[in-house]
Amino acid sequence: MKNAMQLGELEKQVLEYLWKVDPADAKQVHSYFEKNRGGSLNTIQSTLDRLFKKDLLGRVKHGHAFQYFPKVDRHELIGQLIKNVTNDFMVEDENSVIAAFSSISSDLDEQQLNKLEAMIEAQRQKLQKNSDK
Amino acid sequence: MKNAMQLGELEKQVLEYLWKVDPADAKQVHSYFEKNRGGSLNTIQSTLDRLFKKDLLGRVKHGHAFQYFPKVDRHELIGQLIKNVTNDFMVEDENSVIAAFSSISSDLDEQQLNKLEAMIEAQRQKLQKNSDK
DNA sequence: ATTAAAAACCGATTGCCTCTCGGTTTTTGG
DNA sequence: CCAAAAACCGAGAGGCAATCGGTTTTTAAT
Repeated sequence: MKNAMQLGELEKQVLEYLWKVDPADAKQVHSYFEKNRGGSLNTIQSTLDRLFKKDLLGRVKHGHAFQYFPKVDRHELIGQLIKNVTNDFMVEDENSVIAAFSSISSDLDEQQLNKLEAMIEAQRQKLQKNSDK
Repeated sequence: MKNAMQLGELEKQVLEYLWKVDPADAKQVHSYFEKNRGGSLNTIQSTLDRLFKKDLLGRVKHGHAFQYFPKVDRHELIGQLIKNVTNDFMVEDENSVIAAFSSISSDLDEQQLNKLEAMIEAQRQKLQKNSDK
């Protein structure tokens, strides 16, 4: 997965689709998008190709066509994108990601805070386990 | 601050500069960037203007020139950028902050987890206070 | 008020990227 | 070997940042 990579609207939608329907070939993807947004098969193919070149999709030939499948899961990708945007604003001795959470935190309600705390605890457990070995 | 806004390289650097030197006019900004990266005063001016139109900078006339100053702080901006990238990949029943966290949690160490927890606690206090009145 | 200088503003160009799709080449199964 | 299917190539349109020359507006000094 490349650094500082942009994703167009169609690319995002195709990724979403492939996270649900995995794997799929160009024809399948096209027929899915055709009804709602139109566009030719070729458009879908070059979009798949762009995602493939960005290393977000893999593909294997299967019969006539390539089967495309995601090479990253949703959270991985989100994480990478977050790092891309935050890294540009990193300065010495500051963890911008953590800092950024503080600006987002004001949107969170009690339930979300609980959830976040549970995840923190889970991550602690993981760290604990790793230090054991 | 607009949604889904892109920031060019120079724009980011100008923002960084203005977070340090606040306020500054185009000439100042230009003389700062001139030694390292070159570029004309006009380039700086249109960059400042772009940031102004994006509502990331404010400005007031002061003598000859506009004084530009940040309208958002670093954390706010980073938070907004994170929301922008995560919102595109939201699914039903998932909160973008939670998704963001789960995607980067594996990079966090004990200390950072502590910081996050403190931040959560602070947010709880705030919620508590608001429900009092 | 006049005017020269300074800055803002305008508009054009370049470069990069996504989206789009027609046309050509390659691959594949019968 | 051949027809069909898919991949591949290339070009055009549209959007946005960066760049900068040239014109208009603003400002301060006389």
